[in-house]
Formats: sequence, C-alpha cells, structure tokens
Amino acid sequence: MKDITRDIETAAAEAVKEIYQVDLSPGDFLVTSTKKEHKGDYTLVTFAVSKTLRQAPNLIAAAIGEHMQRTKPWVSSTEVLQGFLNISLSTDYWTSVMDEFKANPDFWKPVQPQEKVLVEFASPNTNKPLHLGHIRNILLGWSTYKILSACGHDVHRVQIVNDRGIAICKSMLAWQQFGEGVTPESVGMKSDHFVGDWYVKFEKKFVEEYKTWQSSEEAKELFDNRKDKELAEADFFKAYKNNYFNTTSKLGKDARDLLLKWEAHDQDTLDLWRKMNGWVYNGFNETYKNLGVEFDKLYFESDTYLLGKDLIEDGIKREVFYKKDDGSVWVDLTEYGLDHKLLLRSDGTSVYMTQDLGTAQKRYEEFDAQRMVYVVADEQNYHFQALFAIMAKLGAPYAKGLYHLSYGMVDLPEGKMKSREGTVIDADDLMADVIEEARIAAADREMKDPEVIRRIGMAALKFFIIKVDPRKRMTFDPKASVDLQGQTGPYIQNAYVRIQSILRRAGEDRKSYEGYVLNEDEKLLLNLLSQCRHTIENAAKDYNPALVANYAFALAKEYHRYYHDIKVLQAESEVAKEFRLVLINTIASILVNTMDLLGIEMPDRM
RNA sequence: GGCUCCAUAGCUCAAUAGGAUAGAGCAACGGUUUUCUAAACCGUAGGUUCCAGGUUCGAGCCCUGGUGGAGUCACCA
Repeated sequence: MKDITRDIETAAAEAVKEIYQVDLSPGDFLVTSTKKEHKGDYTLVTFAVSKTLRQAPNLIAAAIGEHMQRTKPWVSSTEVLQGFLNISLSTDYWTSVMDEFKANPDFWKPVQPQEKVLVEFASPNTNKPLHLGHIRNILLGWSTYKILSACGHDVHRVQIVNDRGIAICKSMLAWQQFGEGVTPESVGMKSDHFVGDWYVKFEKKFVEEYKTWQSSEEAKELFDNRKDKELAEADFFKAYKNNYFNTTSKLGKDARDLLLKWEAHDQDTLDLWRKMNGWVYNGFNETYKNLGVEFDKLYFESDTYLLGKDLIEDGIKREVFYKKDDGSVWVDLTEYGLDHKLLLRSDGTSVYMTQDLGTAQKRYEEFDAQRMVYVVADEQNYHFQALFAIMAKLGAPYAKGLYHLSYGMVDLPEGKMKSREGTVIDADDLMADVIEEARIAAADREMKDPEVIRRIGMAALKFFIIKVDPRKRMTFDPKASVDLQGQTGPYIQNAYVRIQSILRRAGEDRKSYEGYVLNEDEKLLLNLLSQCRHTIENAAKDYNPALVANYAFALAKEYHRYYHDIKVLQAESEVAKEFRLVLINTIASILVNTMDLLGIEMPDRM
C-alpha cells in the first residue's frame, strides 16, 4: 500500500544514513503538506534532527534534498527554506498513487491488529424521552463504533438502561393516581413522551403539595428555627425540597413506597413497571431507528443493580478495600490522586459504583473484550477515574482497556438546558424540525423525494453536532443547525451528488489515462485522499469522530473548487477525462465512506 | 475552598507530535451561471489566540502565576 508520507520519511532516513552515517528511523522525521504559498507537495521539517546530526537545519535540508533528487526518481525537485525541505513529486509518482487507489478500494481503511471492543452509549433513564444531550451521546457512540470497525476491530454496541429507581416510580404513581387508565394509544401519543408527561405531572403535583405545606405551622416553625438566619424564605424552601420529599411529603412517601414494593417484587407493582417501561422502549426504539442506530445488547439496571457485591467481598478479603465500624465498605484511592470512595452502604446495599464494577466484570466475562469504551458526559469524569482506579487496584485484567469517552454538555444560545424551565430540546421534535426545514428549503428545487429530504435534514443535524471536538462543551444554535450551506452535512452531500451527476453521464466504459500530466488541484486532491487513512487512525486513537467530520468537509471543499475550475466530461484530452473520472469516483467513495463513519447517509441527487 | 477541564475573528468551530504569514463557515459587503446540480465558486473586511512571565531555532499548543467560565467534591444516579 502506497503511503506518501512514509515514502518520504524512509528516503530521508536513507539519505541521513549515507551522508551522516547516523541511523534514524523514518518516524524521527516530520513530514507535512507544503503550505499553499510555497512550491512543493510535501515538506520535510529538519529542525528536530538538527541536534542529533550536529548541523544547521538548512544545511541538513539541502543535503537530504540533493540526495533524494539524485537517488529517488519520484522526487522531481526540491527547495530549501530555512529548515524546511519542500519536495515536489514526479507526475509518474502521482499517477501511480491514483493507480493504487483505483486497484485497492479499501486503501482508506487503517489496518490494525484486531481487538474486541465494547462501546457503551445512549444509556437513558426510562422516565423521560430522549433529548439533545442524548443525541450528542448517541452520535459519538455510533461513530466511535463505526470508526473502530473500519480499523478492523470487532466492535459491540451496548447500553445500560436505567429502568429502575425513584424516577420511574414517580411516573408510575402519577399515572396510577391521576391517569384513569389512559394509554398512549388512547390519547394518540408517542409512548415515551406519554410516560414522560406523567413524570412531569408528578413533579407538578408535588410542587403544589409543597407550596401548600409551606404555609403550615410545621413549615413556619422549621423556617424560624433555621440555622442560617440570613437565609431568605424562598431560598430556604428551595434547599429543603429534597428533605421534604423524603420526610414529610405524602406523594414522596407514596413514590418511595412504590419503590419498596418494587424491590420486594410486588406483583402489581412489577406489572405496572413493565407496562410503563414497555411504552418507553417502544418510543425509544422509534427514536433510535430515526437516528439510524442500533445496539447489540442492552443491559438493564434492574438486572445489574445488585451486581458487584462479590467483587467487593473479594476486595475486602484481599485487603484492597476496608470496612468501617458502621459496616460500610470503602476504598482508598489517594495513591491515584483521588479520595476515599464508598462501595457499600452501612446497611449493606449497593451504590452506583458497586453496580458499575459488577457490570464491567460481567461484560468482560460475556464478551471477553480487550477494550471497553464508555460514552458518558463529562459531569461523570470523577466517577470514571475512580471506577478505573478501583479496577486497576483490584488487578482486573481488562483495567488497562477501559476508556471514558467524555464529552461536554450541549448548551443553547440562551444558556444551559433546564428541564425545570422547559428549555430541553426533545430528540424527536428536533429531528422533525430539521427535516421540515430541509423540505422548506427544497421548495424551489426540483427534488421532492421525501427520503432525500430526510437524509439532507438529518445530515445537517448530525454534522452540526459531530464536527465539534467531543471534549468541548458546545453551543447548539437551532437556527444554525438547519443550515444547508457552508460547513454543513448537506454541503458534503452536494459534493457527492455533483460527482454522481457526472458519473451518470460518463457511461461505464473506462479507458487508460496513461501519460496524463496532473494539474496542481489534482495533486492536492490525491494528497487529501492519501490522508484519509491517517485521519481515521487518529480518530480511532483519540476516540474523536470530529476529526473525520472535518476531514470530510475539507475534501468536499477542495472538490467543490475543483468542480468549478476543471471540466471532466469536456476535458481537454481523452486521458484527462479518463483520469478525472477515476479521481472523482474515488473522491465520491471516500466521501460516502467517511460520512458513513459519522452515521450520515448520502443522496444520489438533491 | 480542594481537584479537573475550558478560554482562538462579531457568532459557531478548526489548527497532525511544538513548525513557515493562526484557518474555515455563518453574519456583512462586492462579484461569478447560454457550461458536468449556484445547497456551489471567487474576492473584500474581520485576530494582542484571556492577561503576565518562562522554556527554545520556533509556542494557540509545554511550564509557573493570575483572570473569567464550567464540572465535581452524597451512605444520589
């Protein structure tokens, strides 16, 4: 497989060995694309090797350049600027690069020793429908799965569904008390939204109850006896809300009773729980389908929340963990720069961490994965540091392969999304909106195919989110997310569509392009194509799909310019036309493949 | 308050591993279509890369100190 950068590095190493009698490996050199304002295709940077070779960078560059020109027929000319050696490659070399791409349709895929990898993403709670934050999570998870698969790994997609706990009990209780037997069907509502509405209903009723209680003697007395006399009444009751829920509230007690009954396997409660969660899953599945994602295995918290206790027992025996007098179990993570973490409550029940330890172990046993990736928002950074540290301390064989793909929260132009203020953007609404915008934009165009319009709208949405570095917090501007021009998904789709249009007219018969002399734009495009593999490699190494997104955009941009300047079907010669047809066909294939890594589908016309 | 992360054009984002004169898009202004799809292309304008030091041939990137913002620091999940 041709690797231009590697060829240059190797040639440089050879030159250094002959001229300086010093052994350097190809990896010791830095090769970049030559800046547009200078002559040349690739640039060898010699500053770094200057010390080892004990010579000025410009002299080294000159010497290597001279040697390359003498010994490598594929180097047509070189030029030295300070420590930069700008190298121009011969036409033959460029043609041979095109030959290789043509002969190996998989040239863009990195080749890595296969590993078994688990990617966990989505992982919703079952009391509310999915929202914008889930979309970022799901796109990152899906794309990570795609990218790692392209690298040759065996990747499995899993999620853990938070299907138990007080939250779903609130929805259940509200439906039970105020629902009068309505169902999603009877009211004609998407079923996860239906359950979410009962959760909201509970909160509303609870706040009403709380407000009423605040004027009671009991509440007044509590407020008068507050520790901090400076505290205003509103602030006091805001802070006391949780306490009220757990101690005084009738609704709070009912909800907690429901949770206790669930834990005691009360049949009626389990039936209700199954019914409501079933509604939620139907709704989720529709959303996943619209997003174009699927999973290999679902873990349910109701199955896993008791896991991990034997790991804790084992840890205590081996004195990795310790037990306090009250019976609670802890681990000391100060050697990792962290704190002491609780693993079991004094009453012997689990906490979140316990469950995560158990789930990781279970997955490892089930999948035998070398790597497990958790796509979870950065608010849980500390949790995952602790989780991984505990695994390492336990000496788990898979500890080294654990990775937290941590991503920043999604903000709106007005600030944070807040469910209490109703500013959370719903996933289903959002998808419907972007598709509707695409439909409106297509109004004065010929294309009316709903499937194409769907792809365009979804491309706008997905690209807008996934082009941003996952680690960074991002601002989601609903207006900008439906843009179809500029640095967008549809812009890239359009580049692909333009190519398809040419290829349709060109017919099937392909002849030789031998002897064709490439222009500068074509070298640039080949150069970009050759970088695809490195880009995907880096994206896999860093778990960063944004790199692929930015690459696809750069390629589309370069192609749009080429399309504008260079004619293919009316080329100046037969060889030019033939070469260009192969070139644009390759570009189309890279565009469709890289976009597929992002979960974005291409239309053939738009 | 401790720890972690972030700060780049009016706005949203880029910038291989420390490499040349920090790039795109949007918004603004001007131009391009009898031509393979104008969801495109070209141009103009826009920067003390938060501040102050340091490291070196070279710093948006590394180090120190500050400023501003976010997250976290539950026998919550």
